[in-house]
Amino acid sequence: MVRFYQQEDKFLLSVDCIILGFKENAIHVLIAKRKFEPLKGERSLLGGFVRKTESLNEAVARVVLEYTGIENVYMEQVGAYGDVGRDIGERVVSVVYYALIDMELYDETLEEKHNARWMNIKDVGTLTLDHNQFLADTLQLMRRRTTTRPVGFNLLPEKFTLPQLQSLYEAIYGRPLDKRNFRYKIQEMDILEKLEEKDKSSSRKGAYYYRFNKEKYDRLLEDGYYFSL
Amino acid sequence: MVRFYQQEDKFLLSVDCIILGFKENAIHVLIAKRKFEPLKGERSLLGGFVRKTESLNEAVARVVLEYTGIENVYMEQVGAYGDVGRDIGERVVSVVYYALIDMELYDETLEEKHNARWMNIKDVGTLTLDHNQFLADTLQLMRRRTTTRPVGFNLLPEKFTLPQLQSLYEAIYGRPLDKRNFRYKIQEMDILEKLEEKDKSSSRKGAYYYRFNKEKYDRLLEDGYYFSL
DNA sequence: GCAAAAGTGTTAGGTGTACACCCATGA
DNA sequence: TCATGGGTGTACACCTAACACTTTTGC
Repeated sequence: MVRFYQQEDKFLLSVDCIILGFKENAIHVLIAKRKFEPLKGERSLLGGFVRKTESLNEAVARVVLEYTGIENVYMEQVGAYGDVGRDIGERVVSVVYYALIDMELYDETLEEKHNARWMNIKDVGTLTLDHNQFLADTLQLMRRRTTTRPVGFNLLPEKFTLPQLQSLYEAIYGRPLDKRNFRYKIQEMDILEKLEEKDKSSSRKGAYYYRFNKEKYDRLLEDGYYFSL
Repeated sequence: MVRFYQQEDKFLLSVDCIILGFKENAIHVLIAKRKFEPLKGERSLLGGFVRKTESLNEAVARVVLEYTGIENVYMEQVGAYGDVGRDIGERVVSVVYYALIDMELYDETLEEKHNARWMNIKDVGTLTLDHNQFLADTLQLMRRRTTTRPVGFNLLPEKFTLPQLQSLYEAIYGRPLDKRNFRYKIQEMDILEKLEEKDKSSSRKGAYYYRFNKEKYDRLLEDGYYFSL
């Protein structure tokens, strides 16, 4: 490859990934304890350095796979953070992404391996460097996205019940939602398929399982449709 | 500074800035013809390489000042673009920003110096590399931002008339707006100061000048208020 | 006096929100 | 039979969107 820009400065590039899941009616985030210097022992989001041979998206996918065992997850870029002194080790520019995963697919053997824990986003406390900023910006973006696009489904198993879905959105918004209004809107969107099967784990009556219908959703998007919950 | 990450790959980092202005009832963008290899002669957004000593924000501010002569402009990050082959010269990761400027402050002597032209966003045509993608993503983000936050004012002079403001928003949305509804909403927001003076350049009757009141706006934001036009 | 742009209120329809009872089932 | 969570419809308030005429002034 021809090199035209040789005299310019070069930078370390990391991708930091905010891996979000849903359990016990709350959004959880995967947090690690740093196992290496600098800042060994501090709590940190999961990241890695970008390699010459991969795009940013590929780097994030690699990191997510490494720490969760899951592929093909929903991801979105939050932004690039490049203040001069933001990493104390050396100058590093971080590109932050968040990922929404179905926690049922999470490979729990990786908890030990990477010294990682799922924490309720309300209990995260202080993280290393500017990672609290990353998390705050992510949650703001994720809330906006989940209110205008049906991406929240990525946090649920393939089959889920309406009470589950509602409790997810209540966790995202941080406030209770009216059951009838919620179901009315969901139904109106017409992107769910009702299954025969019921989930009886949380009530005697049982709640019907639903499945997200991606084809209908894609058709709506083509028509420029935006939903809001 | 201690160096912990020496074995990792390093990257060229550029900031590409989409400099937007408003004239002749249309949004315009500052476009340059590349004066150097590779891709000499192709039309391009304005950018520069990030230096070790500056943050991303500082790099953009430097680029904007260099190409427009203006400081303290409204800027927002669009995102980082890092596909492996996106720059043909060498691998470069670009962080894209847009800036909203008051074209009355633009230093026109810089047009010659940098071989730059203001183009109506409808007439931009094909740009070099992935710059059309940058522009498309920017316009989408800018539209969303201007509908939820009163940042459109940054495209107007300090004093402006309501017909001007309406024509700005019509350009942003790409559709005509109802005059009475528009004025009603603006008034309801209560963030404009009416001045005594009239602008008589576009009608015999003359339109009153207004000024944006930042204090009132900041107070609204503190209350968690979101406006929409 | 007339052309040309600025300025000004009301109404109907649609959207969001609040609200209470019956149902199915396992223990 | 009863306790528990699942499922269902309506009425009102608010917001959005459509709409036409008067005012000012330079020529």
